Amino acid sequence: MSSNSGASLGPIFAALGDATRLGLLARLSDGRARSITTLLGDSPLTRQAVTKHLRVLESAGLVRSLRRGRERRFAFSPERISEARAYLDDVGRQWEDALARLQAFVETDKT
Amino acid sequence: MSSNSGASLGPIFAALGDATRLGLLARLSDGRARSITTLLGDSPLTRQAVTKHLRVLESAGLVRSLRRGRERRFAFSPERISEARAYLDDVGRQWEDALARLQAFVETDKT
DNA sequence: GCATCATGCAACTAAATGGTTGCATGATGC
DNA sequence: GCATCATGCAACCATTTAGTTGCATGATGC
Repeated sequence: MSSNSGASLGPIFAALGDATRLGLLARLSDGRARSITTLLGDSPLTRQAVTKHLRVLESAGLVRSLRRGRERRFAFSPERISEARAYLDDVGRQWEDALARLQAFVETDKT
Repeated sequence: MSSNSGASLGPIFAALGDATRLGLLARLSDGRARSITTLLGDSPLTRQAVTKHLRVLESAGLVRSLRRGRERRFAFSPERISEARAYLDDVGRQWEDALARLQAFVETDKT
């Protein structure tokens, strides 16, 4: 397997499982670090709500933050995304292998 | 973009965001269909709990089920997994592009 | 026909989640 | 120094989620 068998991935996927957070991640994936109020933008949410979402992303390791003067800037962090990607690749590959075996079986059987 | 910009992926990731469900998916990714009690196995959970998890997976489209006599057999369904994978690939690629641009900038600047 | 097996449905509980509001605090800029 | 801006913290609320228990029902096998 390219990754651990999925243990500990729960929190990562859970963090991705919210539209607001997916949106934040999408904006941050351009590599630029942004402050909370910047990320708030024109969203209908409160600053506190956005803050909470950012904390969820951060504790899932999808984002990193550091204080810069009076503001805290959040930046995308790619490692965990790769883990999630690796897991999905594994599952997909397992599936394709199973399909291939089934295919082979059918072919053989068709003699 | 290879996929829609992430809208509607929330439910998929949310379904993946639970260790029990990840385990069920992993077992089902070998392509074989299994009944609820089979999937229950020696898990410490109740049959009803597992049933609920399976329903979550099903309504996220990650799994399909059909009644076979007195039992309902659940089977892996790969399409949605691919969507999720495509999204993560997009995010990853965006990040790498950003890195590349930054790299280019630094190189240029170093004249 | 009858015991049994696999499932479905409903009601209920405890905890987590997503959101709000109000107030406190530390930097910034003039 | 002082107004202001960006954030943090805490309490609170409503909804969802993960899980349970108990009972009902439809197939299966002999």
